[in-house]
Amino acid sequence: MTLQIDAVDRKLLRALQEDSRKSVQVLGEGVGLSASACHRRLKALEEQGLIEGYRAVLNAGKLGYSMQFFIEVGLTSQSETALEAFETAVQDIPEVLECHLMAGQSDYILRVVCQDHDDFERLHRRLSARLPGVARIHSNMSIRTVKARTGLPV
Amino acid sequence: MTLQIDAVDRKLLRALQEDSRKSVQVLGEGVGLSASACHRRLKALEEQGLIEGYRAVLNAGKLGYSMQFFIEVGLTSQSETALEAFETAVQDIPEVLECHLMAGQSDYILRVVCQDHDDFERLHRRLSARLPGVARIHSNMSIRTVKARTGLPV
DNA sequence: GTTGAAATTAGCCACCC
DNA sequence: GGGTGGCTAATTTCAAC
Repeated sequence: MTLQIDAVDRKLLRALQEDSRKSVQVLGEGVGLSASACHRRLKALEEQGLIEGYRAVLNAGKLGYSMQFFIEVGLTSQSETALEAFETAVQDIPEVLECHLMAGQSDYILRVVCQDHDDFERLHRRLSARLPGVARIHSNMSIRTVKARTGLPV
Repeated sequence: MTLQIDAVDRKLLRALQEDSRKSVQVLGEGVGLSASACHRRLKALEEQGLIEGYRAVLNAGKLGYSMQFFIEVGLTSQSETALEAFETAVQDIPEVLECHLMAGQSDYILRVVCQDHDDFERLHRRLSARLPGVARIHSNMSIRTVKARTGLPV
């Protein structure tokens, strides 16, 4: 998996992370390439898997998701089966946007969004009572999002 | 800000979160709408600000970002100026993808990505030594990403 | 809300240097 | 690796329903 990305590719990736609706024409102008040359670059980046997909970014607040939490979860057992059971269960909870297996004291960190307090209580109950092998839960509420990059540093 | 979103809009938003490159034609077919009617819906969703933008999602691993951390930061002071100074400084660090002001014991939680150990050490030094008013830092490394939704539950 | 058509733009491909 | 040109398909706007 030796990927050779040059400065032009990086510029294209940066531009597409900001706005994937730019046409190959204007993308090409931004890097000093013709539309077709730029098109070939993009296809290559897609085929190499560097570009995983193109997604619409929605406004969480306007969709009613006003609360965000980082939830630390500790399991009663760190056995293979315990981890698998927890991970499978977590996939089915739509409010859980991210789940990471962690090094250190907490087994998992979850990033979740909620519409309101009731929503969070339901989620909290579901995590602590209905998920397999959960020993402890510690919820940290985000008061305000200071920074939220949508993409990676390229 | 009373937004009226019906079931058709939700379906469109769901589809666009998965793949924003679908044509208005196929999007319309998915919800039982003509292309032009579907197009009007999309424009309305954009103008309402429900759709913030369209972005390319890149593969972190293939770009060399193999490490991910959640870093808890405590400040020496929680004064207005201390928070502002920290938040301004954090904006300039590209590896910091997210920064949240938190309720509870930690003042901030940062989600950061790194290419390697050196990269992380540099970042750690920069956070603890060069950022204003930092009292303590606790880094939690993600061993594996179990779940990573790109969008919101719509 | 729909259809259909027109004008514009973008994506794509074969062929060239 | 690069560019030109042309065909096809998509977007976008519009009139009329």
